[in-house]
Amino acid sequence: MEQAQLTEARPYHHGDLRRALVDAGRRLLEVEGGAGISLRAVAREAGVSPAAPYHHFRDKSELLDALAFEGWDQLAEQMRAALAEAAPGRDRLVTLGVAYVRFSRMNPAIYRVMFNCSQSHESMPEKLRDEGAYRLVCDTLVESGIDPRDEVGLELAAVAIWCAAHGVAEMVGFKEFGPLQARLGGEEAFLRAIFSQLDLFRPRSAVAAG
Amino acid sequence: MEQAQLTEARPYHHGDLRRALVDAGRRLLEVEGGAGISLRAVAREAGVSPAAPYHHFRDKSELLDALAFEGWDQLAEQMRAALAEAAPGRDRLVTLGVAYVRFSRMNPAIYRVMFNCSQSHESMPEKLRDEGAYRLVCDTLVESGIDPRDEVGLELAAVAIWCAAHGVAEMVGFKEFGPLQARLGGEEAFLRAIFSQLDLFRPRSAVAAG
DNA sequence: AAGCCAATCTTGACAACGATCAGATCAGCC
DNA sequence: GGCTGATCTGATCGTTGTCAAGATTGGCTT
Repeated sequence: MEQAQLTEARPYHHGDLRRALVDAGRRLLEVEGGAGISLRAVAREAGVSPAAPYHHFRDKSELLDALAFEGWDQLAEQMRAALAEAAPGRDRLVTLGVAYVRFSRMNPAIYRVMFNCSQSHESMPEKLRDEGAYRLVCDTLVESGIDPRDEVGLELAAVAIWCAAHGVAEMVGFKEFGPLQARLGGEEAFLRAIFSQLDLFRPRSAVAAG
Repeated sequence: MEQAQLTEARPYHHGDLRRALVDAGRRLLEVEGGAGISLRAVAREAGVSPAAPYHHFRDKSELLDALAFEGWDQLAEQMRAALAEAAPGRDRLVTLGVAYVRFSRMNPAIYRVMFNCSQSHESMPEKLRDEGAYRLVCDTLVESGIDPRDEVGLELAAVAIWCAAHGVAEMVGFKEFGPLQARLGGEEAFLRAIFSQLDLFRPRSAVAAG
């Protein structure tokens, strides 16, 4: 009844409270969902007073940023893994998209925090561009035949793909899609089908229905 | 019949408070942005006590639902208009997508409310399917050559397009895209380019860079 | 016309939240 | 051994969503 979980008797000075807060936040996001996340709840979960976090984060939003940061890491890792065990064939981009969406489906609350964070900063997380998932997409694009020296073309392609994946990630949960999903043989099949449909915008007249 | 808003000797019974609350909410969303929306603020803006809304909405979320409802209407209307003045050519789907994104760009707070509402209900708004924007997309798809009797194909296509548009809508604001956008000649050109890139998922081996 | 009902709005309250501040506590360095 | 600065607590402020109890009134019944 004293405190929550991690450490022993709290010696007033927590060893690494920042770390503990982020972990607590992640735990709460997984268990309670995005609604039950408050600075006070995180502090409670970490076993400290409601004011303690302010010595490690200026804001509530800065705490969420820290959560998002780890989320982006985790996402990139999972996408990398998916790519690693995928056949070297041609639809590796789809594999990436599916991995992206799957992450968002398995960690919906964290994913939402990640994206809200990006939106409030009006920018993609920096790390992403350097060694994260964005880089992965670019590499796979080049692999697929895009000329790496065509900067505009490459960026355009990466951005388009990212947008599509994000859109799918946020809408796949709609229950209206249940029947269609079942008819296609599960979520992965559904996702692959969706991604494969995305050439419809091409102004190339008629399109073939799957 | 009498008017609604501010600075009157309110006759205790407000005439049509529900309507006034929704209008107040929309005003606040436009002016203050999504952050400054609270049940109390809406009540304040409408000139009533903080508890008054509870006679017209069970929840705060139900008030937001009402706002979202009108938003979907407005969106459908704008998409319809865009389609009406577009050339009967082949890229009408792109026109629809651009209109969608433009709406979200010009009413970001409302758009966010609309989508949060959908997400919390885990379903698209019903109205949408019947006479709203979704219907519009389906019609345009059929127009573009999809067999209307292939239900699965049609739904898949519509869903894919919607996902893509939503993704673009939520990411276009990133400031990293500024340079690219400028280089392409403004936001509309940027959007058209993005949408035209969305065939990249097609497992058709190499792709042509724009 | 009188009277009452139920819908409407207000008042007042509650718990929870983000945020701030003065002060208690403790680690590490002189 | 004592000082300094980082860390944590407790108390507090303003705000939020929500509810219960009371005031007010339009409209139906007689």
